[in-house]
Amino acid sequence: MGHKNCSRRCDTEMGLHGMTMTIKDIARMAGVSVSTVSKCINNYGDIGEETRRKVLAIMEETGFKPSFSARSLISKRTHMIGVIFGHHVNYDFSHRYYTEVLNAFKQAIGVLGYDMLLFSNERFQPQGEDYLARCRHYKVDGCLIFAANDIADAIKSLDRSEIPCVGIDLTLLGESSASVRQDNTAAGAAAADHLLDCGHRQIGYIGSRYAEPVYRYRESGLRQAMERRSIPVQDDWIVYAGHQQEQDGYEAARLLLEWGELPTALFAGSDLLAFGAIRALKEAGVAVPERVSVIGCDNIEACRFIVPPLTTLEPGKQFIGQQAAQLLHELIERREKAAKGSPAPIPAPASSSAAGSGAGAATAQSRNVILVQSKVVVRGSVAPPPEPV
Amino acid sequence: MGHKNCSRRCDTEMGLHGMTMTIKDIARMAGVSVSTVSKCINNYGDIGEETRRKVLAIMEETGFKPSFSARSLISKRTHMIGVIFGHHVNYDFSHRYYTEVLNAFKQAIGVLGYDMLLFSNERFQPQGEDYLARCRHYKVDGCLIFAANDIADAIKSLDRSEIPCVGIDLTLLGESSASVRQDNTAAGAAAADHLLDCGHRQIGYIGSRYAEPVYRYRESGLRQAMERRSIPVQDDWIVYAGHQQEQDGYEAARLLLEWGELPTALFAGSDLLAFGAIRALKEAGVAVPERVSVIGCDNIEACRFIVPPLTTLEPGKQFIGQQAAQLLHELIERREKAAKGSPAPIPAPASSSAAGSGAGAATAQSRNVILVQSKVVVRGSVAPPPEPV
DNA sequence: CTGAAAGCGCTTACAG
DNA sequence: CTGAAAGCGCTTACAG
Repeated sequence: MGHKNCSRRCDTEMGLHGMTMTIKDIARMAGVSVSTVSKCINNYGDIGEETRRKVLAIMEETGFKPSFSARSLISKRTHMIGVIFGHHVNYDFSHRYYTEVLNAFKQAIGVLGYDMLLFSNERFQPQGEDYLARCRHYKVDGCLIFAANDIADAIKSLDRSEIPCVGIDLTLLGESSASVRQDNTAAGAAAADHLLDCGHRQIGYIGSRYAEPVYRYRESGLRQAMERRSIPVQDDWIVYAGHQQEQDGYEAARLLLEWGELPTALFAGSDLLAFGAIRALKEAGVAVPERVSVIGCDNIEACRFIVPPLTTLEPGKQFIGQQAAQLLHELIERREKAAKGSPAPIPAPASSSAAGSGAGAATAQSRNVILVQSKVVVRGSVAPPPEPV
Repeated sequence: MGHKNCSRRCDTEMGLHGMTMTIKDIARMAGVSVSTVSKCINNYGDIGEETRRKVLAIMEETGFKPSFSARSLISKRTHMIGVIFGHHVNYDFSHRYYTEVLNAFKQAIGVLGYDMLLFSNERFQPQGEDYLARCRHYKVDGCLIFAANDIADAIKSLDRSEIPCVGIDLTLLGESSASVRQDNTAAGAAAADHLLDCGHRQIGYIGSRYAEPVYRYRESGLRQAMERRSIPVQDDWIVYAGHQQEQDGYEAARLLLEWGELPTALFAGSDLLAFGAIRALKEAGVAVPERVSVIGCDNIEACRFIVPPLTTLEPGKQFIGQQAAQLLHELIERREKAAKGSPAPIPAPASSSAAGSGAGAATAQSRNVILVQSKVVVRGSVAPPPEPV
């Protein structure tokens, strides 16, 4: 009862404080002009110590925050980052990979002082997406773009614009764009090296015929690694699944099984494919990893729960998200400076920060692309080959 | 080459059009006043058909969109929904459950014409979160709040405010708040009923001692279902894991195994616990589902990949997200009308829309809470009990 | 049916 | 060091 009263009282107070307070109120309370308050908010140097302290104190007490709309209307900065999934507004972002990258990005970009705008509004230009228009409408400071199967025009114009953009697993070409991506070739090589280091010489690969070039790069990494050690690649052990689901991995492994002679180790282009392959092998009475070792790629959650737990490659999602945040921030700052400073300084490369140890060390790349390295996660699905080769 | 030139030309055009265009430009181009343009934009009725057509055409051509900041500065509406994960800005949102709910929400709220703002900025009031302040700063139309272990003050003041809020698996008490949640008791009952329908009479439960009340509700649902059929609950078959990871499920099942007599079926309070339990059972030579059936809860992705594939409960994530969007929209509209219409109409209950068949049918509940029902997903881990009871 | 004017809540030269 | 004034790009009574 008394409790209820209290909560009601609080409501009213909040109403008085939070709802209508403007810079004008603060000015009145502090006995100064609005200009002065504004300067305090924006850390202008030429304010008397006394005055500044008083104003700041009042802002603190009242919990005053300058209106976002008013502020960004004038300053042209919003400290908002537009987030785009694929080329379509409602492209699904429930893939764990994206989710984790986004999470790391959120954390890192938050520390840098930004909030994130997820475009979902379908009433904004119903006839065909145009992300550039959306970005300009909101005046986002920059944009994070996740890979889409086809990079539609929706993104092309944004990429070409003056708005800083960072693509994830997606190469952008604009002057103010950059990207962060998995080094799939290196991942393939790392998988192969792990297998080779375990003593395997007869290594197979399960890719996917499906649109994803990812699988081609991983295969090519595998080939390179084997070539480097002069181990021949047996092409009969390279099979392609129709799609990229567990069932496709199963069917691909069936092909291998029918073929007869099995390799001692199998690199599956993705964890899902690996799951299917393991199922097929076990069903056929082939022991994993005793007879055939299997290594996957992506490190999805389920790897830990299947039997045997899947050895796989962690693409460094954390690191990708962090790098993307860093890179985007740099692009934004660069643009900011260009706008204020000299008219048009020769655009310097955005970032060549490598660093980061272990899962996710980066390789600074040509122009504005950071390649992130995968790292082997050792679990139970890889063992030495059954007998000395 | 010619291509490059073209792209540069486009840039320039975009620059001319998109960058600086304002309502004033449109007015000039159409030969009318800015007021008139504004009225066209906002669908005012009293505009000549001729004029409207001309203005609209020009806006279409130029791709003009009124500035978000300017517009919301005055209209007090942003068509932005603030999204809050837990009580802490950087609470992790990579749990698949949340991710899927959020995805469904995104889709539904997008159709209703909103974009989403993910709060990540850590520089906004570094000393202690205050989501109400953030919401007011941005003037979001409403808020979506995901469950937090503790509903900190950060959210309390927002809940009490006039800003429409919808909580997911989280009860809010404010006048303009509502929530959508899994019916965990019903889920427990559904799991039990499925087992009972399969002929099981000896049913165990693995819960978690961990803070989550979720497990208590699920247990209580189980007990109710059994009581309804007058099947006695054997308390020795009810065990509690320390936490909620796979390993905890494993250890809980070990306890059961040591105890001696096994039930013929086991309901695990979560899929992860179920995975661990299955591992322990198989390790001990107990066949799943031949000797002991196992049913989980949550329907995470990995259920499909373990052996045997896990029969579990799908909490209706899609439906939860959709309902939340609908509910939030209604709350926003209601507030809008209240602001324009009569001073303070008696607040009507937000929504009592039940409907939706199968996974996720809703039960309209007391005041402003929608309870969403789970649905059994049949896979391979449940079979009839080994011998006639 | 149309437009001039005030104002939303801020920032930023510019005087003093 | 401080403040009056113009203006960011819109919307909304209010005249005509």
